[in-house]
Amino acid sequence: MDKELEKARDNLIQEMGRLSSFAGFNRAMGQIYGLLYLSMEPVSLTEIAEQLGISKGNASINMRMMERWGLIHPVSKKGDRQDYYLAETDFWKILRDILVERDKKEIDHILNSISGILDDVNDAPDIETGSDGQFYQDRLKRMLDFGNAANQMLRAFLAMNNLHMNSSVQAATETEKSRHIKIEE
Amino acid sequence: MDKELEKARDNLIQEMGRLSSFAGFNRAMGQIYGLLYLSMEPVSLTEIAEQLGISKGNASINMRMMERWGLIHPVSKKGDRQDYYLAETDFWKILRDILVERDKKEIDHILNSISGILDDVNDAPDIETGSDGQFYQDRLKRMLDFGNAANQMLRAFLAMNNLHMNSSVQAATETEKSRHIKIEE
DNA sequence: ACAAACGTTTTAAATAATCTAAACGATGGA
DNA sequence: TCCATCGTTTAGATTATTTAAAACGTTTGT
Repeated sequence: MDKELEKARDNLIQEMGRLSSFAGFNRAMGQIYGLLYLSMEPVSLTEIAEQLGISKGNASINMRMMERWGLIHPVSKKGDRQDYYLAETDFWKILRDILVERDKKEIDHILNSISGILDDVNDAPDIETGSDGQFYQDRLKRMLDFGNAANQMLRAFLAMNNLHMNSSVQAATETEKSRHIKIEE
Repeated sequence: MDKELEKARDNLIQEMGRLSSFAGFNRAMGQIYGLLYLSMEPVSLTEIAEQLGISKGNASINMRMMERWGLIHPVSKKGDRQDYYLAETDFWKILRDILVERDKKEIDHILNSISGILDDVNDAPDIETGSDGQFYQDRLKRMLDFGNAANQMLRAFLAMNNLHMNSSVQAATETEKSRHIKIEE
């Protein structure tokens, strides 16, 4: 491989590791993604571990995590027992999936909780103007309003994003449900 | 205090702690915020530590962190040496400040890095159609394009948000630069 | 059936994060 | 000046996280 390109790839690996770390994830995760992102061919777990200087166990755990986050896709080659991996390169899809799958549950939970707490306060017997109870009502309502507004913005973003999704991408999304993409060598 | 309200506050404290933890922060941070959010009067560090059952040292560290994140504001009462704290209740402001102060630097850094790597590849001597170099160019350009688009969306959000900011809020924002809000008791 | 080549899980050690309690320094009142 | 009362910092213990290496079970080829 070209010296310049190799250098470029190493740089990206480092930067992705940095970004991953900053975002609160494992540094190795970002590095693996960077490596796969600049690979034309699927890369095996063993190769990944070797190239990044991490153990196979470590690599394995991170691969499963990234797979769950939709950042990578396992690929099986016919006549080869090794698992190979490709990077998901549609960042909008990644973002969309994370927002939907990871954050939606927590958002719904917190909104429901706050709503429930507000209901409890509303049901309290002695709410008078200027009372503590009214203060609680006001504060909780403001929090809930913000949460609902932010949630709606997210949903609007997701809807917008779905429109941009063309059918071929949707087809690919369906295909992934079989977990392994089969390719001919 | 009312039994119902006390229960409501405890619930919010727990939920905020949960949310904080989910978002990758310290659980105590969210709990402190929940406590302050449902307090009409500023609360002292000692009180906070007592009510949440954490040490003053722990509380102190979290207060400083939250202060830096713009989640709370220190308040000094005349004739009282204790530091008191109020919650920032403008969530849009909190969100805006975090996006601007915390994430902007990292976003700029990663965009610059990728741009630099792409430049390096472009400068490489042997870029031909179908080559590895062209693959690298394509992949890096896509990543950069996504980053720039996402960045622009963030800036658009911030601009939109600034319009919604009325002058009184802006005035309050300026006031905060003196670090301590002075109130008469 | 055996051996080799896989990915995954477990284990044990290192590292980092978190928390408390105590020490500390600063401030204001007696 | 001395004492009491603050918030902060430090030190030490505890807990979580991360990691590599080894054990494990499975699969494939011989």
